Amino acid sequence: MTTPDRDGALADQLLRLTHRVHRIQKRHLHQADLGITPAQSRLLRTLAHFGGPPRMADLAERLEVVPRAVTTLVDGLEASGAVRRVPDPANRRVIRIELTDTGRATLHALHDARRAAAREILAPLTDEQREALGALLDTLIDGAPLPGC
Amino acid sequence: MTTPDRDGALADQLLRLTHRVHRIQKRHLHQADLGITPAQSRLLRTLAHFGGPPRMADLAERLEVVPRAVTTLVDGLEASGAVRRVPDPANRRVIRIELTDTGRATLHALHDARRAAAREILAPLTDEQREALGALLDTLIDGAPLPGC
DNA sequence: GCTCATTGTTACCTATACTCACAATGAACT
DNA sequence: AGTTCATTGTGAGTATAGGTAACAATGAGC
Repeated sequence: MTTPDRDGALADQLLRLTHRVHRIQKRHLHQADLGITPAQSRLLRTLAHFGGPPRMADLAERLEVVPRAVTTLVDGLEASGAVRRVPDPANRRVIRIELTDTGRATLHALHDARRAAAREILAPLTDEQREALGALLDTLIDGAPLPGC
Repeated sequence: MTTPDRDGALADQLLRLTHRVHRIQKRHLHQADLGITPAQSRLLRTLAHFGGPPRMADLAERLEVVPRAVTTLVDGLEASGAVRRVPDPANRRVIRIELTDTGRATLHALHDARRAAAREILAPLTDEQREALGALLDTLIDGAPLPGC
């Protein structure tokens, strides 16, 4: 074959990049000193992308984790005052998660930290390469099969 | 600005992809049923890329983790019979990690699992896009500042 | 000799996410 | 009505990953 195991090599690179991204994000979050963990940061970002306050189950689906994991994350964020658990009057089983004003401020600070991390990770790339990477990542993420399938 | 916070958006995508890659790899490794965790798999792959048997410290540097983390991973792999701790006669402080025959067989099986995971992750991309992604990842990984700096 | 750096490890802690079991609630059906 | 089943979130426990701090053994420089 002309390209021996191209996909396998890509997997290698992806796994390595995965580790690096995780490390760098963790360090930047720690330096930001907001008392927010990487997973909590992810939940906050996801929260901001919903129109109204989502249910726990909605967050679990969007984050591609099991609902139980969301409970823990919300516990931490609620303790920090970044989010609020609001019971849904229409269905007493569901709890909706609302961003507080504190949470919005935190989100803003996180935004800066995330951009700093991005600059560090993407340092070796030119502007054009970043555009190309962004397009590829769009395709990768949006084109992926839904979590439930 | 024409592209408002392109790097921040890229960070979002990267973090999301990171999570997905981690999930998919974990599932494929579990299905392969080799008794190997994702981090152990990463160590085995790294091991195969060294010329001779590396020291624990070499592995820690290459894996971008603290030496203590390598100890745990090698413990697990040694229990599975995939690697062997070999004392270095030239320096009685160092321990070199050797791949056993069992380990080589495991590595081969892992290779298949990794390729299956890659196919799943990369499904939305065409061949050309995969080539482009591979090139970008090369630049990203090789061009990154060394861990020690 | 003495001092200091290197090497791996023991002990402990945190973060993430998983399974399983369960209580509360709602929905569907008899 | 009631009975059964699905949904929703959570308590309890586990596994994985990685981190810090202290330490014993060893080597290197003086």
